[in-house]
Amino acid sequence: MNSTRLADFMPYRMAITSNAVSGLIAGEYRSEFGLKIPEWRIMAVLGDAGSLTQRDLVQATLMDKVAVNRACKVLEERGFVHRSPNEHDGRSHHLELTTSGRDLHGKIWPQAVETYEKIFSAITPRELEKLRAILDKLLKAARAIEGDDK
Amino acid sequence: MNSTRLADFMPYRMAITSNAVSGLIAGEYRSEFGLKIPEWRIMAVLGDAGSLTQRDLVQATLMDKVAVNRACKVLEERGFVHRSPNEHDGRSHHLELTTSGRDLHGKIWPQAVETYEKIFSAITPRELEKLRAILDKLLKAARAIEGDDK
DNA sequence: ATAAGATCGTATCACATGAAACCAGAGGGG
DNA sequence: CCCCTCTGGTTTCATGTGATACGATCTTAT
Repeated sequence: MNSTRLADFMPYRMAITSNAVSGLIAGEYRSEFGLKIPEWRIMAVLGDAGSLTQRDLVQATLMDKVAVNRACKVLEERGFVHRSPNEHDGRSHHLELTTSGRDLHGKIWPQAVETYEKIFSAITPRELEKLRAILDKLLKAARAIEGDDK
Repeated sequence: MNSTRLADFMPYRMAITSNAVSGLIAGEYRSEFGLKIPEWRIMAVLGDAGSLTQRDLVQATLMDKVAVNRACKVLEERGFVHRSPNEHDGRSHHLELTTSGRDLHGKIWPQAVETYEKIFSAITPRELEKLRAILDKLLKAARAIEGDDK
């Protein structure tokens, strides 16, 4: 019998930890602002990048285009983003934060960062850098393998 | 404007990487054995621990009890696990791998480990240890905060 | 100019998932 | 012994999500 336990299996630990961290942040802004993860991501990107089309958002967030569409729709209904026609392409629109959207973004992002810092204060800056480097390598490796058999 | 980009946000990176790794492993045994993640986890734990009740499985896997129940049901239907009455408690049953279940487990787990090793060969043993330690700290920190405001 | 094909966004469907209701049995008092 | 509560397991329901199909528009080749 293989001695490796599920609880010690690295991918499993990564998943658990990642979920705990994301869940914590997600929980805060869900309860406080009523935003779900996809919506929050859109807000984050729009607040950072200015005016984008849905297509751009798909690329930026790595989310499904359906998810992007839905998130944009509710954000629009709630008055956080504004759609304006795209003069260069009749199919798509430009999306950007409204004043109230920008306002929300101004509160929400620092809040996420604050929670993040609370958690990550458990490790040293050196460790943080190490973590970043390691995750980078793993991601590259995973993508490389994925690419192989396709 | 806050200069931190979503793509650089650590929790985001963790999620992306973790998904890439898990997804890769999940993809393999889904296409090869037709097992979904919850089912695979149950197999892994049962193969490791022997005979357990659903309640034990919930505790061991941290999965929802509904998810556990569903996974057990399909595994039973496919003949990989066997239910026997629990003499000490008429409500629950003992679950254990059948011969064919044990057989499958014998193939599936090494396969997962192999894929895991392929990915994690991208980092050194020292880095792996470092990663384990860092994740541990983060998980503890997250859990501590979670516990606070509840 | 027109037809063919690609692309963006939207709607529809089928399935996965979690919450809550539910049932049967266990565990204690009284 | 009976009642009340608790708990393991199952079912149901409401919601979320991705794959797919679709319509409109853009692009390209003829």
